[in-house]
Amino acid sequence: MIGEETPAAPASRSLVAHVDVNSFFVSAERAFDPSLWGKPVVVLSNNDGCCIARSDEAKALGIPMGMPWFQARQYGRRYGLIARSSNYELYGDMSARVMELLGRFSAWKQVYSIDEAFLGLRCPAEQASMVGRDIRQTVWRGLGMPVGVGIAPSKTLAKLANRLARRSQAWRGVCNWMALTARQQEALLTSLPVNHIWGVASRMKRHLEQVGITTALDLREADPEKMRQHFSVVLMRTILELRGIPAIPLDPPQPPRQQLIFSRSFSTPVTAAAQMRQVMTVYAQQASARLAKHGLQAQHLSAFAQPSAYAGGVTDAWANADPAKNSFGGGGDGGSGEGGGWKTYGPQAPGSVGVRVRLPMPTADPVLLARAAHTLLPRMVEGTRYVRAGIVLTDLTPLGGQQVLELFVNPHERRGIGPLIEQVAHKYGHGLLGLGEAGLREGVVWHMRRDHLSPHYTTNWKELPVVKAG
DNA sequence: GAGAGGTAG
DNA sequence: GATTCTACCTCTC
Repeated sequence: MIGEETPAAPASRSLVAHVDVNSFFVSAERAFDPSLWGKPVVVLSNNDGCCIARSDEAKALGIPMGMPWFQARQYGRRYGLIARSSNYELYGDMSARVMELLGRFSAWKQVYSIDEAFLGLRCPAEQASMVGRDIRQTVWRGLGMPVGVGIAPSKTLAKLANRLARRSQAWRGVCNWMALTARQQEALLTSLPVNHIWGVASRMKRHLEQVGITTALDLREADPEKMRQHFSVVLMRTILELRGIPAIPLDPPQPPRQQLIFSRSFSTPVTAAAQMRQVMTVYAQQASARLAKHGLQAQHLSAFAQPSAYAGGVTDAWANADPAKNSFGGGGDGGSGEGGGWKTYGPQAPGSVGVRVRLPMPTADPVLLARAAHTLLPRMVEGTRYVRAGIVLTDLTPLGGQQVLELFVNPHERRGIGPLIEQVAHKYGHGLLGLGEAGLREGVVWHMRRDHLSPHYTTNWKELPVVKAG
């Protein structure tokens, strides 16, 4: 099937591989429960509300994305449909593992979503298919999850190729756009409705119909400049991308975030330590949530409080102040004795107080972070009216980057309290559930319904799967 | 700089 | 009885 004609474009340009895990959530569940293979499986949203991921078998039963579980469950009885509550600890961890493996194939990696990444490839177009197969095999052998790979000169075409790879068995999971003849490419683009192109959805489809564009090929042949004027630069880029001209660059590999700041001004000044304690607890939870969202852990926590700024105008100098003009003294009293003080932050309004704490281990756990933040309280000056406070997390490292021995994993982390609070907040709004005095403000404790939860195979030693040999 | 419109996953 | 939800981009005002 592969080209008796010459390839459609020169072989020397750089290529993009788009890799994604098939039915990622389901595949993550299957990786640890092989009994799920070949069966219709769905993963449910928070609170077991509706289906957010479906295996091919479940799709074949006609279960649409987002179908409420109360409707889907009848398939359970009739067709053996299996449901799993979403287990984001597991998915996040599996995702990190996939991305780590993909990183071996290119330093030029853009993690696009929990289950997708773009990789820049610098190899001759003829070799790219082999690389694609290697990627697929590596992830399968390493993690037991199937991935599809699309390879092309642009992101849009790479996504398109990935789609082809998945749709048609003939590709066996890997489609190299450059291995197709120009004629084959045109045939494929003709059969592809324009709204199946990345970045073109139903609205744009309707607009394009009015100017006679219905297929991917129609769009590719449209005049880029005219389309930019009529529609948008986004659409113009898509046209260029369809022509194999990269117009949506790969994000350059980003240096990991150095710090995460959570700070707010108060509506009314805080003077009492008890109140500040509550503020710090809430801020620690917020900061923890943000850390978790970015898959990070912190090694150091700093906490500060500022009194009302009669030293007018200094209040917002916080983030971009000159580190050399540091007005804070030594390290925090709850810290490790590492000293250091406020090296990263600059001049403050007179009366500001701060601490820096080295955490016993890199963590995103709200309980540990709150405990560390509370070391600010003894620093407060009696009678001072504080109008602003915050938490700064530094020395951030990727979550799960290194193995942590069971001895050092604190019990809150094991129970996944951080993610739980986040999920509840997500569902019912922030402030309903919290730690200690940050919680119970409404007098109601909600707990998420997760009746079909799989074990935390990779993030909880107690739930490690057991392999029996022999 | 906020808000609308659009899109992706 | 119930029905994901957020991030991000561009364009406009």
